[in-house]
Amino acid sequence: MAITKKSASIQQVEPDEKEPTSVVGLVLENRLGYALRRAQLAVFKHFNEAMQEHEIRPAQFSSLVVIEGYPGITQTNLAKVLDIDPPRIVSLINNLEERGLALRVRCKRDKRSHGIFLSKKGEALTGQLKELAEQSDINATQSLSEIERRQLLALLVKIYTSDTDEE
Amino acid sequence: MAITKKSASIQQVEPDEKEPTSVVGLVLENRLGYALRRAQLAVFKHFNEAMQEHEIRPAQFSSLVVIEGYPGITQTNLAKVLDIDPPRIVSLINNLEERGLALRVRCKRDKRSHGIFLSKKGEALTGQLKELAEQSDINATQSLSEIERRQLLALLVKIYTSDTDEE
DNA sequence: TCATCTAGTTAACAACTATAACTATATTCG
DNA sequence: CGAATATAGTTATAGTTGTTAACTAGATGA
Repeated sequence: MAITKKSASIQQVEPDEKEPTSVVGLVLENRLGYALRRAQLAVFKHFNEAMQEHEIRPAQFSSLVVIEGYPGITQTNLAKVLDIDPPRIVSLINNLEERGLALRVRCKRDKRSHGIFLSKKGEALTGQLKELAEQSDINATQSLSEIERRQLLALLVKIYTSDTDEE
Repeated sequence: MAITKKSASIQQVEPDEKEPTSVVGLVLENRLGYALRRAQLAVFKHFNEAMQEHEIRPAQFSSLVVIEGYPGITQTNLAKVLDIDPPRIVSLINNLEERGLALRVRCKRDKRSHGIFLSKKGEALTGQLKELAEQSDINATQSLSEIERRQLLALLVKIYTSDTDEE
């Protein structure tokens, strides 16, 4: 431990009486990064609860949706789209494949790469999950009107698309 | 491995020619949770770059700001405010204390609890960091107008305050 | 004074992310 | 052709983070 106390002007003090138990009204409320983080955690909590019975994690859901939209996409491109590292894709797809939701198909033109496809089961599940996710988003943002929700989405997309484009 | 291929209707296929390399225009763009996550990561990347030379992590910054606003706050209350688990607070405060930025003061009324205070050095640094964070938020959201930035902040705060209140 | 509760701590562990290095194929170009 | 270089996917590894369980010291209350 070895705490140097010379920088302290106080030694035995009562904790402040007016201690906060919530972050409302705090200086942190003006920090965009902090607000983003807290909102993201709140929304993800709802999402995870909704997905729990299907044992689907956020990254798995995103993968399923992208594969559905781009059947035959390669792992490399999936990694680029989702902005995650190739090694993570491997275990992700392994998991989906083991559960019979997706499958790798070796590309005959470039035998290094695999096209990824959803199985019938994967397609069916993805359809279901998208509805669950939709509802989860709404549940997590009860305090927002439909218009506000759309505004928010537009603002967020603006941020991360312009940012990833830059570098 | 042991992949069951019976659910696949295709065996040797070319990956789709029109493969995406960005997420723009994708189905995922309508997922609020996904957009939140991506935006949060983008903003945090800027934040971490800005804080790098001071070796301050997001949770450390938040702690400093809260302690500044509530000098003498107990660790338990700090944990509640930041919505993180008590064990994380310990190492967090340990670190700040070792670096001479904050200090624990045993409360004489309840000798189990500690009030946490910033040192002079901690106060000075926190002031500096707040400016850096402010600028970092702006840099990370170049594509937003000042009005949009404020809108966004308000919407985010709405989400996470109503959510944490519920439970 | 005994049982129960709380603040803080420690330690073990699970999850996620990033990095490095390896393999097999492809491509380039002398 | 064939040597050098590059790419897709994989494996292993390790850093970082968040979670849980259990412990200690002190407080509270019958």
